[in-house]
Amino acid sequence: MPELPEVEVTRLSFAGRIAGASVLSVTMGKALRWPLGCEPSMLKGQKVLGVRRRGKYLLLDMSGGLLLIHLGMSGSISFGPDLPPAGKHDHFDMVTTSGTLRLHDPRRFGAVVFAPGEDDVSAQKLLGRLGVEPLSGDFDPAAFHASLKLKKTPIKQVLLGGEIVVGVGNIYASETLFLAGIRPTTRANKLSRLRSLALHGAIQKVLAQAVQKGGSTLKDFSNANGESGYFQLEAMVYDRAGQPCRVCGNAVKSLRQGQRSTFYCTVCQKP
DNA sequence: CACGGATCCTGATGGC
DNA sequence: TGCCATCAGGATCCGT
Repeated sequence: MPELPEVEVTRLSFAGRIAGASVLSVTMGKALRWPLGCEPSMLKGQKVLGVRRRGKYLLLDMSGGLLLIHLGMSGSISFGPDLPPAGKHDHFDMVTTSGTLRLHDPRRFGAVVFAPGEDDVSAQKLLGRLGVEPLSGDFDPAAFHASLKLKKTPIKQVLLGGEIVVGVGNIYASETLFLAGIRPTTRANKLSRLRSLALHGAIQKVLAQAVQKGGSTLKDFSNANGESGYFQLEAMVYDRAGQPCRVCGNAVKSLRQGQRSTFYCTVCQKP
């Protein structure tokens, strides 16, 4: 479920409650994507100073370093004083004086990594190449256009790559391109200043809106309730192959780009 | 060095 | 407790 909005909403849901807590113990389940990078006992006694987000990473500032958490494809966080016993897919439990922080991740593409500091190589290996934060003041239209000029890859894959702008995942890539009227196959360097400006605005708008709505993920809603409600309101093209475009009525098309599904409207989105 | 593809892992789903 | 193929919201690494 986690693209930038879901990660941000996750962060907001526990950052205030965990801040100031001290770690009592840490338990690891099955291996995640990467090793923790230290003995779990090393976290013991450390204080959680705060929780930030960078791209799709949660960054826990600890008194003795930085704890990076990534939710991968299927990860989710829970935090509270009375969590049930760890289940089959709970792979990281950090018990603190304020409650237990738990990573649940059936597919184990997620990760928890401890680094002595943010500038340390182990942290920079994950954070070092990340692009600009789309909801920050650093996301500048002119700079965005200049970055796109250097990439001849299809724009959809450039968005997913995260080297220019972070946080846009597979769902929001299709959605933002629809809103901007840009065909996902269009080469990034072919986008005019005006069209990259439209994309810049679409990214800000879609992501901000999703955060505001509580990161209710499109997919979850479609799963939980079949056809009803939020999903229909929210998704313009994602997962709607063959269904009529909500703007023009033409059938939504799908294609594969880099092993990922892309959805678009041939009428509303120009090459 | 920029790009495309393979790859990690488990679960859900649909066709047969 | 049917089996098998396909697909799923991410991101790194490895060829070419």
